[in-house]
Amino acid sequence: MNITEIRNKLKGRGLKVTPQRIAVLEAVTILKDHPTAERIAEYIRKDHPDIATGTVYKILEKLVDNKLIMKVKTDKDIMRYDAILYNHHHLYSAQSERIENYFDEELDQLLRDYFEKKDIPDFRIEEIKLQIMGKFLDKE
Amino acid sequence: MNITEIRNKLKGRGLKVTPQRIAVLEAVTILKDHPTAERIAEYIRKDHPDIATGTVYKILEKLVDNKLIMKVKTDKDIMRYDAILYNHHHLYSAQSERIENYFDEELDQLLRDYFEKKDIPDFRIEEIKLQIMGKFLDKE
DNA sequence: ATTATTGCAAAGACTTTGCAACTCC
DNA sequence: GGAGTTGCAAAGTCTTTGCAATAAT
Repeated sequence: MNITEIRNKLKGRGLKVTPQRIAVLEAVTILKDHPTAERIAEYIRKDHPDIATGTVYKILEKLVDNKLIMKVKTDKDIMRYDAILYNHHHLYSAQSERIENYFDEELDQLLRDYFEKKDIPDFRIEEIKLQIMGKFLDKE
Repeated sequence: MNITEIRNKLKGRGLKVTPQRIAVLEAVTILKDHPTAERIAEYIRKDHPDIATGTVYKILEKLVDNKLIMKVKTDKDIMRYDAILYNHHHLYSAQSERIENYFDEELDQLLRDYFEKKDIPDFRIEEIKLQIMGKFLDKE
């Protein structure tokens, strides 16, 4: 995702395009490891040493409100962010803070079929996400 | 779950049995709505007005470490707890803080079957939880 | 008697807020 | 020019920590 694309995403939501917003959205996009606000601020400071921490938080919240990024649930109390918006699941390491995306169209279809037949009483499903806990077998 | 059961759970883990620990474990068990630490402390103070907030946090952490309760992941940064330990899923309200348990053996079987055939590269699954986001249609 | 746990208060981590100065459209 | 955004610092919220006093085994 290049700068022009980022500008357009912001504009498309009626948000003013500022260097800080570009930097934050770019950072969340580039840092694919579901970064914390702290990590995002640190990354941005390479190019924008003066960005305030409060600004990063404000921008992240605004981007979430405007559905340009998402929050990721974790067991810990530190919020993490994700720039991938189409439906996907997460692989969580049982032993570290690592979180990876998991895409599986076939699984999504299976779940849609399943819940078409099976009704949850008093509940209308909008979205289903899997949290898959386990062990990464590679370099982790 | 009565007091004796609670005492036994604590003993079974080699934990000293104190009134505070009994109260915390009992509270998480009774409050089935995935309470926050704050809510748990408030509940306990009905009978133990002097319990310290720090103590509640320490005990919750110890219970989690000893797998007597679990943390529940949320989009918010406040931790919530659950005394139900066997595998289950969660229904999240898209508009409020409500979280309900969802049990579905058939679904669990479906997922087991699915992932027996379909391998996730470099990952060994230990547990799968669904986060089902949507709208509660009852009194909410 | 020994070791762990509690209460308290202070510190810590993460996040939000208020507001004047500044930018974007 | 006007509305929205930024930087800064202070405040807020949730959680953890250190330690002397206390309670459990």
